[in-house]
Amino acid sequence: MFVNVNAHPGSRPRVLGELGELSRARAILSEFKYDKGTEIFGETEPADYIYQVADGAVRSYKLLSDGRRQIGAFHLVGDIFEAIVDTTVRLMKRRSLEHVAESDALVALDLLNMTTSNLQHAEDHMLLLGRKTSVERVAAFLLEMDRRLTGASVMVLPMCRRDIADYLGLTLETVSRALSDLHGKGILGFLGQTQRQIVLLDRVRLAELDL
Amino acid sequence: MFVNVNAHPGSRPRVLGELGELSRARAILSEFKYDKGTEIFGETEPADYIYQVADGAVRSYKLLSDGRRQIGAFHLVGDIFEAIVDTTVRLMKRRSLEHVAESDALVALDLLNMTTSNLQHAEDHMLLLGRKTSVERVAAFLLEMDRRLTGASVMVLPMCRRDIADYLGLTLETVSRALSDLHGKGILGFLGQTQRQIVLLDRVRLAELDL
DNA sequence: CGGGGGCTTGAGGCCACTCAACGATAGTGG
DNA sequence: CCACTATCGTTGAGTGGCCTCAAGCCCCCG
Repeated sequence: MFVNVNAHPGSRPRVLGELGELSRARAILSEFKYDKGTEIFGETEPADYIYQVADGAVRSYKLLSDGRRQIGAFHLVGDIFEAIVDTTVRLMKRRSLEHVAESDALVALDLLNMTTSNLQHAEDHMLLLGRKTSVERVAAFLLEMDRRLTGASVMVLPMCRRDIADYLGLTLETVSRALSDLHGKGILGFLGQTQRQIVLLDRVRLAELDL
Repeated sequence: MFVNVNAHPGSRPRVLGELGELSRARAILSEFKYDKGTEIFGETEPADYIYQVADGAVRSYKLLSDGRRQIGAFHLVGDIFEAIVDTTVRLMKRRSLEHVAESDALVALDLLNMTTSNLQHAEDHMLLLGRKTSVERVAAFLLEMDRRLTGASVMVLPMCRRDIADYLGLTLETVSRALSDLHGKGILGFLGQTQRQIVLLDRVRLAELDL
């Protein structure tokens, strides 16, 4: 579902996104499975591989020296690449993909389209982080997840409140309060008490919060 | 100095960055000059051209419906492309560049590298927007500008406080206070009263604020 | 049943925002 | 050359939204 690429701290191309069929056919090497919470690689490691998540979900993030964390995407790049639920990835040698890209413009365009849509997402996310209120952020998050979890009527979030908070630039308490707020307004419902399962009762009003 | 590309609201590739010599040689068409504050294009326009800033500086931003603004970069993409000082750009047909990229992998790699470094920047900026305090943001901003303005001893900022604020996800008052704060601590000095001209007196302590 | 992790909820505090006044600068036209 | 004005920037006072700290609930798993 997600793709990711790593790189040396100072090295050049980093990508992530959905690989086109073309690229996939040529360069996939093998599959690996990582358990929930496994760190796939950190920024300091050699990082010679490109990962494509075949199953599961990943997050990637940056850290400040005092521990503050910002998740850039629930699929992302260059930072740290970590499984948040049991996850299977396909991977291939970075160099080999680059080599292919040098000779094949279509593969290169594939990579370009990947980074391009990631950049697109990053821009939207910067707007969210820089200018939206807590409820607006949570609403945008729910809509994004709803879009990507292929809309079963019940949304089962793969990540915990802390992850959501670090994605949205909030604290987990504020995320929780915002969800309660939306719940109280009848915009969403919870299933069970664990509250990882969320039902969007009123997508219209939710979308109105996403400016 | 900067490059930018636009696109239809929902269309795919958007890029920006420094074009390699190779691409430049083939696809540049002509130069245009835009006065300060000119909107080069908005997100809704057809957008058939790729721009490269030859001289001057640009900003690009996104807006919320109520007017809140987030500047994604002081060179950037897909959003709105606007001159903040008198600016000269080179431009070329978008389609023609894409066409070249289809047949020439090196051009495509050029584009890939451009978007890749933009994505890099966006990730760092998300960390700033999500997790840094006002003084940390301003410190990071000054260091970034210092790096890019090819370090004359006096830094002349091309953008106003409001632009800085919208870049850093703050208000202009908070930016001003943070600058005064750094001034009071002897980390930076002002030239003249206009205070667009800034002298970094103590880069070491400034860098300590950039975690 | 005890313990721990994830989540919610409450009380209080702080940082950045809002609103407002003022100073400085640059551009304009008399 | 000097008002006049608009824009930009600084500074202050007060507010508010989100964070911090803390308690308590629910559920899973031993």
